[in-house]
Amino acid sequence: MESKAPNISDVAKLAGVSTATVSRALSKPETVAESTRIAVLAAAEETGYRVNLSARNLRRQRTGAIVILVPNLGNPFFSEILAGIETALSHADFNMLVVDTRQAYMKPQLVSEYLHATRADGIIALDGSLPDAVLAAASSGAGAPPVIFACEWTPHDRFPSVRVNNARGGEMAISHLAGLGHRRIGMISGPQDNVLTGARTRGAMEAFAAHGLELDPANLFPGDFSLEAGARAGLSWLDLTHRPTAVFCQSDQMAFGFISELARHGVSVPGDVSVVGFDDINIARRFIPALTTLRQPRTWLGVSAAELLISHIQATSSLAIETKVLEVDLMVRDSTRAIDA
Amino acid sequence: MESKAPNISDVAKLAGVSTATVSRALSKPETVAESTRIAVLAAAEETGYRVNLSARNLRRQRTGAIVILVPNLGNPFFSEILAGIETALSHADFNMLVVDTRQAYMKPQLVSEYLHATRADGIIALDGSLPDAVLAAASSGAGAPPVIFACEWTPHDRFPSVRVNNARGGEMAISHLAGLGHRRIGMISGPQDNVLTGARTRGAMEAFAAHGLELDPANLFPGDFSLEAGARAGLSWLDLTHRPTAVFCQSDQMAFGFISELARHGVSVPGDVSVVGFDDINIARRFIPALTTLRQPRTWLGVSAAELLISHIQATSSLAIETKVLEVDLMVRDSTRAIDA
DNA sequence: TGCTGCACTGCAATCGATTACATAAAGGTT
DNA sequence: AACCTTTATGTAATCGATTGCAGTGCAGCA
Repeated sequence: MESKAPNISDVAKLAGVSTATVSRALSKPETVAESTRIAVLAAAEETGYRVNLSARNLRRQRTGAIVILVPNLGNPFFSEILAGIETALSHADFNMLVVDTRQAYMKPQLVSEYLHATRADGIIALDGSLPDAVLAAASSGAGAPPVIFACEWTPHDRFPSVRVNNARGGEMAISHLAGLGHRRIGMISGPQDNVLTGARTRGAMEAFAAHGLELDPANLFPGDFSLEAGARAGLSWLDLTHRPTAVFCQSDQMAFGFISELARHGVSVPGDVSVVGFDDINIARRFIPALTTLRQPRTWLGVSAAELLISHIQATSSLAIETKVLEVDLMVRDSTRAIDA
Repeated sequence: MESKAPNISDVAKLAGVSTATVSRALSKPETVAESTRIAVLAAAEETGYRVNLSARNLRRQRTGAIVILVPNLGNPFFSEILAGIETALSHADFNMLVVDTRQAYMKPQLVSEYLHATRADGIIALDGSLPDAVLAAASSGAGAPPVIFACEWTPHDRFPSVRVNNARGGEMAISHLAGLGHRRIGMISGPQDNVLTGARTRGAMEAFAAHGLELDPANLFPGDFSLEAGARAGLSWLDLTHRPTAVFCQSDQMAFGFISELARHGVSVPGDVSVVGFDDINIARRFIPALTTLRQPRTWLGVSAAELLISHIQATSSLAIETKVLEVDLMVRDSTRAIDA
């Protein structure tokens, strides 16, 4: 009963051919005679043969796997991106190996372990703040698999990446609010040194300037993209004497936290303050009020990153460091309102 | 520059020992003399040697990877479970290979491909509705890696599983509402043949009976756990002449869809109708109103499933089919209210 | 001196599939 | 009939690490 798994020579024996022929019949069917092909397939079927991937990968000098470095797997923002990546990878016959870098920070050499070619044929990093040592290892040519950044990226653009136009998003958020007549506009930012925070803030600042407005430092609330940060910002907002009439939250989660905290204190959105988010996560259009926000094409980000990576893997010579920028869409819903209304 | 990756014999040569010694120095350091160990480690360091996993796995007859079958990666409900799984797996030096079964349904033989030992040392299925053919393959002893179900499970409990006490959850939801004085209680169910739907409904029914109540078929709204299903149920609710004063939604997403749709029509929760959800996803406590719901310990579900799987993998003989049931917690928040209030 | 035992280390087989190269058979050409 | 192609298949090397078995050398002991 517990006979061991059949291998290629079991099939060869049963079909009365050599292992070479079996291998060819299965992976390049057009190179063997029709009659042998049929015999081999029948034998494979009968024995229940499955190719051993370790052996194949060893011989072919590849792994068939792509590692995805995710800063925090528990964050639902990433799930749709992962879904996009998975779609594209599975079409190209790659497996998706997911690693939470927050975990791995415990043992940082573990992350750099993944950057070596024996584990993966390529890497997609969703985490822009990987330690320098790790990145250095990744760019040190010899035997290191290609790395693509998605959503986030590294300073100096040392790697190819796929991202949305974050600056433009920041700009659109502020312009939308300014267009509704808001003059005192606040902002909840992302984590301090994060590249997304930088880009969104830069865009927002340009829009402030373009509309002849200024961002009062008192109205800039530090955040980290989380629900809790949004709630904290809500409390800060309540404490202000000159409260902004509108707030741009650099993530939807923070917008929810912010609105929810205000609601607990009897402040209504958009009645008392307008709110714009960023991301357009699934629930945004069902939140109460439905959230005005900047939509990131998350599935598409994932698909693009995976396709870009695959093209790098299949390229014979090393490709240029390309940056692919997708546009964001302003989804106007119910959380923003003209100041006079 | 583009020299190929160093292998074990490069290290052996540099250290002046055999490949066997290098292998031992790296994986069983206590079996080699201290001086050799130091020499080998130095040589490994100098060459930048990394063990080739395909080769190691081929020789050791394992893959070092666990496949996770997820019904819909895009659904954020799973992200926290995945995070839990990842934690436990990485501690045990396993990689997590994530597969979306919705994708793979396009080519169902592809799913069964994963159930063979050459790809993974074990499998965690979050999808209870895998095709029978696939499951048959998985249970057919020879060479098939162990399978654990998490959250969902299969009819007849053919596999070990980790889940929450769904029936008890359904019971608690209805009892909570009945305890608040509600007599006409509705329910939005999950997908028709889903095991979770079955268990939650059964528990709910028992609670109905225990409180001397009945579930009017008109108040049973079919759903599928999604936001949209909840919204559709909202529209159905609005159409009723005898509207239930409380509704138990078998997922938080449906609760959000339901509440949101009602809000658009000027109906307030909990003012006009009380709502209980199921899952306690992150945003539940920040929704407006904060959602009363049954908390599933999602991280813990993931961790437990991974640990159970690992114990099966490491077991020399096959273990019993164990079912681990975790308890749910009723989180009372603002979406439910006593009928008289 | 000779023997036993222990601690290390090396040799070489092994895991299973792929593929360069060799060979064989069949068909085509002049 | 001699020779060249083409097509199909087999032989055997190869990918890189692991590990059973067989030394080798040295210490301890009689």
